[in-house]
This record gives sequence, structure tokens and C-alpha cells, in this order.
Amino acid sequence: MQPLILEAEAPVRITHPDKLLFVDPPVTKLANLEYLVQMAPYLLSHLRDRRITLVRCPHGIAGHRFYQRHVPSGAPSYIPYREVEGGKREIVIEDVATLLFYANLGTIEFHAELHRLSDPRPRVLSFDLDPSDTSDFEKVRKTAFYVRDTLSELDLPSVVKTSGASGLQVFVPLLEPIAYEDSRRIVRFIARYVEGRWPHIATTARLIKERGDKVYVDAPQHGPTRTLIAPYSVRATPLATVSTPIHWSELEGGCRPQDFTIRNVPARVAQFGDLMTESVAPASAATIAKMLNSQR
DNA sequence: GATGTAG
DNA sequence: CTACATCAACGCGCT
DNA sequence: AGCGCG
Ligand SMILES: [Mn+2]
Ligand SMILES: [Mn+2]
Repeated sequence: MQPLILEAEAPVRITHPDKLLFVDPPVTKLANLEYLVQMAPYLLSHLRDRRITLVRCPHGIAGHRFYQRHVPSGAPSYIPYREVEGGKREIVIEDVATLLFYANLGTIEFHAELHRLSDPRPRVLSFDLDPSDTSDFEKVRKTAFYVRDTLSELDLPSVVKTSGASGLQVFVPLLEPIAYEDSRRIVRFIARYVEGRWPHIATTARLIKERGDKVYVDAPQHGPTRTLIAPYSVRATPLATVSTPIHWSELEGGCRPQDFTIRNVPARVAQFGDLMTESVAPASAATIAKMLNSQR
């Protein structure tokens, strides 16, 4: 095989560029690399300064898949890491070259923590909505609007994105960071409120067998050790879906997670920008403080 | 996909 | 040399 | 005190 080198911040050696990662629609490793190059300005803004977990499918999405949190041995010297106790090197992605290096290893998904390495406090509230019945998107959609409307009454504007799988995630950007102790309190409180008000649709039951066919408002997913699929990450799904921030009006109009894929998201973002950062004015600490106080 | 290690 | 295993974690709220 | 969950 002739060696293929992609020039980024460093030259990245690419192996098996024609490896078919997705069958239908067909997506080769090279096509995935091209997607990442195009989307890097947006994707990287959600990966930088955070701890990253990868999902790798070296033999395509039908093959064996596994999570990876640590830099593999033998990585080139341009690959950064965060050295942690025990000598383990946690994955950090700051530039295109690193993105491409991991993509060459068969990485499909990039998951990121909510807070940054440089600050242990999140600058966002997050609500992970997981349908029990993965085919029941209508119920997830409803729950997302319940969460939005509840937040709205508290003067907290929110933005929604598809996870790229079967769920949705709702975010409240904050002007200033707040401690997880506080953000978790608020997220838990709102999750329980939504469950209480729409008990036939939403649940916060941690035990799967108690959830029935309701949507799990996964408040525990908002925490210092948890990650969420990054905006604009491809998912290892048959359709090569992408976790995509959308307008509430699009959700109202009946859009579906499968509408956003590796094929069409780059054009969408080129046209409309990153809705994750542009569609909502961050809430102030004062609004949050009010929220916290009223709850105690 | 690449590495480390056991056979 | 080939074959095979490994590739993440905890935290943490609840029963 | 142990467990189930993502
Ligand atoms: Mn989810
Ligand atoms: Mn979840």
C-alpha cells in the first residue's frame, strides 16, 4: 500500500484509507477524515481543553467496537496528553493533526466532558434525554419541549441537539462557570419537576425496569466524571448520523436524528454556523443563583 | 488498527 | 513466527 | 452496605 500523508499541524500518516467504515451509505475512512477536516473548526471548539473518550471501530461499525480514554503506546510525539497518577496518559485533542491521528485508528465517536481541564466547573447545564423505546422519537421530542418550557419559565434559555442515536440533549449555556455541586442540584431538580408534571412521558427512575416506555431524564449524566457525545461527532450508527445542534423550530417541524448525517451536516453548518454557541444568549450567574435559592 | 505478550 | 488480548471508568444516589 | 446504571 502506498503511504498517504495528510498535512495538518503535523504530517499524519494514514493507513487503509479505503477501509469501509459504514456500508450503506458507504463511508470510507478517507471520507471520515475529509469530514473531520471540514468540521474541525466546529468540532474542535467542543473538544479542546477537555478530557476525551473515543469510540473506535477499526473494522467498521459492524465490527468490534471499544471505548478508549488513554493515548495508545507508540503515538507520535505531536499527540498531546494529560498525564495522570499511575503514568496513564489521558486523551486530549487540540488540533486537526490529533483528530486525524485518532480517526486513522478507526475512531468514529468523540465524547467530551462538560467542564474544561483548566477549570473543574461546568459552564453549562445539560439534560440527557434517553428514550426507553429507541424507536419512539415522538416521546423524546415532547420531553425536550417540556424541559425547554420549564427552563424558560426560570429565565433559562436552552439549545437542543440530537445525540445522533435515539435521544436528544438540552443545554443551558452559562456566562460564568458554577460548581458541579450546584449545577447537579439544578439539573436534578428540573428533571424531577418534569417527571412530576408529565409522569406518563418522563421518568427519572434509575432502574431500567421501572422506566416502562418513558423517556429517561438522565440527570446523573450531568457530572464531573461523565461525558457526552460532542456536537458534530459522527456516531457509529448504520446511517452515519451526526450529533447535531438544531433550532427548536426544526424539532417542532418534525425533524429526526437520521436527518443529520456525515453527508449533509458540513453544508448545514457552513450555511447556518454552530447553533450550539450562536443560537442562545448564555444565562447569568444571577439567574442561576435565584434558581438555587428558591429551591432550598 | 496497533501494540504487547504468550505460545 | 503466529495468535490472541487489550483498548473506560467510577461515581454515587437509592433500595 | 451493595448495586445498577450510563
Ligand atoms: Mn443519551
Ligand atoms: Mn444517558
